[in-house]
Amino acid sequence: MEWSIRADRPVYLQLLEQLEAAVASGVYAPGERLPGVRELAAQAGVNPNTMQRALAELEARGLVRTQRTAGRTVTDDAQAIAAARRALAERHARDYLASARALGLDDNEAAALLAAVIQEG
Amino acid sequence: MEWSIRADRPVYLQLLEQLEAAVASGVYAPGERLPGVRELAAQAGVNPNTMQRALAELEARGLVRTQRTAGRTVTDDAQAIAAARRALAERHARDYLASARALGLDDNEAAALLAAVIQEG
DNA sequence: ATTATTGTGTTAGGCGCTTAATACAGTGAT
DNA sequence: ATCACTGTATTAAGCGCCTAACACAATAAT
Repeated sequence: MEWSIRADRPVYLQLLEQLEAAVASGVYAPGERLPGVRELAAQAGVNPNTMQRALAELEARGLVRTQRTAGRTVTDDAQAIAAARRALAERHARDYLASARALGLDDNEAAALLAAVIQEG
Repeated sequence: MEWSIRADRPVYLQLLEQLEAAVASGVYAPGERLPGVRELAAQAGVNPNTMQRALAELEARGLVRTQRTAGRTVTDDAQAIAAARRALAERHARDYLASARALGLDDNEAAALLAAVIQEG
């Protein structure tokens, strides 16, 4: 998978979010084995400790399970993954709406702006 | 104005964003004087130094100007404010779209989800 | 003239994040 | 049995953010 790390936020949180999105969107299928900590860290260009921290958080959210010496696998619970995907998407939608309102846009304008952005690109 | 500070991101960036939104949305009108650094810091519950840093960044963006000992005022350039508002709103829309796509939603689903969230509340 | 308020600068200290460099125990494959 | 790989833990160092506690020059108000 592809990684994108910025300097304006804690790296481990960005890793966590991108891992969540990857699992939720099926980049790693239910039951599939994840690459190891060192491999993922190398991909993302971060320290293994930092990736480890993100993975531990991801596990706390129930999206992956760990077999001590046999690596991590995405949970088999497809329903849990679907629920997480819905929850994440909804949260992003709410965040966008809140941002638009903070700028003084009403809901129609927020929807219209999104439509315009979709049209363009 | 109201402030909302979380612990998972640099405070001065959150202050900057909320100040930007306040000016862009007209909470502080063009030409209007802003509260002082200490006053704003007290409102937001942060250290004056941190608020100072955010205000300096805000000034770098051209939204406010400083008269050394007479406080800060919002720029008179209503066009610049309107442009900033548009740019910020568009950026949030693009961010939402990117997040939705990362979760595997297509553009129609992203728009529909936003509509649904608007419906609810 | 004095006083209060303005933006600004400085120093110190604490805390969390990140990296680097190891180390260890358990497991699967050879 | 040996070896490579797994997740996990530890220690040290560096850096940025944030707070605290000041200080100073310039201006407006009294």
